[in-house]
Amino acid sequence: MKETLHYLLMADHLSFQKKLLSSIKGTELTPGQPKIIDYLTYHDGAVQKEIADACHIEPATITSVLLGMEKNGLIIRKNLNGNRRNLYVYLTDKGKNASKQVAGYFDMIEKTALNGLGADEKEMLISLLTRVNNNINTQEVVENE
Amino acid sequence: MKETLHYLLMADHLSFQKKLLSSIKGTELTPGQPKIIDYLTYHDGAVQKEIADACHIEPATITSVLLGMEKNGLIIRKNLNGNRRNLYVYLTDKGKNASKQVAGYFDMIEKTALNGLGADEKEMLISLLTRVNNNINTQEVVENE
DNA sequence: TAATTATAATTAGAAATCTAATTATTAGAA
DNA sequence: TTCTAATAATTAGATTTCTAATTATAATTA
Repeated sequence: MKETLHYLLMADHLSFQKKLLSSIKGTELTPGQPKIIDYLTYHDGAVQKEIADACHIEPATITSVLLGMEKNGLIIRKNLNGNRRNLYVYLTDKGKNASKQVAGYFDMIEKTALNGLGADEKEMLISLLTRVNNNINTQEVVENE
Repeated sequence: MKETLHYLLMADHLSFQKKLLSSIKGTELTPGQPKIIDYLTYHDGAVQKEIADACHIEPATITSVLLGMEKNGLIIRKNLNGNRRNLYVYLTDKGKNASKQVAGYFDMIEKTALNGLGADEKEMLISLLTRVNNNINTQEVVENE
């Protein structure tokens, strides 16, 4: 069981997440915020729906986390071009500072995680995980024969 | 960013999890239960603390999920050998039925996820994920240089 | 143009999760 | 043996997350 893909994906992801959460202990960030900040770092001005998809959480969840981030001054949200349905999300200066911190934490843990892997092995791992991701997201799950 | 390890681990894990949750829709299982059932399938009679560690969740969380599972007749918990601190957890017959179902779902999604990968590639992926897991769990995260 | 359909965001309510503190019990040290 | 330290489980309270339903708006179709 320890050798199944799903067990390892869970173990790796949650262990990584746990390291990240202990990293942000000193900051005023809450557990749900780093991944959103990470996404906004590279996609400032994204619409809420887009952030939800990228972070693999539901729109309802984004609403509540962004509300907290807005209250805390990390982001601002605004309508654009007379479109009153989409809300575009931007990091404030405070949010950008947090973004730099968060990026540093992610990098450190990533390095730790990949320690001892050669460049070819890293590449292989990323490639295989990408293929798995495509498989899960594009294929129908079929009943066992 | 889409190519970072942590992003792929999150994407793979959460996409897998989402498939699993849609699989258990028809059952009366709640989202927190399958991974515990999966663990008990191979470790019936485990102590709560052990289950928590294996499932990468906190003891407090286990307490609340197991309470629900016990109420629903999926497990029983008992003290053994006069030790009144440890609680040993066992699947009931109902729990064992659920276990068979859950194992089937995990297998199906696992197959879907690994579609198109050769035996050597699967082996490589498992091996790399295991090394990453060891790295995260055994090494200290170091400040960036 | 008007009606229908689709989409984005939110709300409400529940489950899963966390941390910190507490309780009970066991193990180890003086 | 008694006191102290460590451990397992629980409780309390907060955050994150979900689904389902709702609201508001935009896009499409008749």
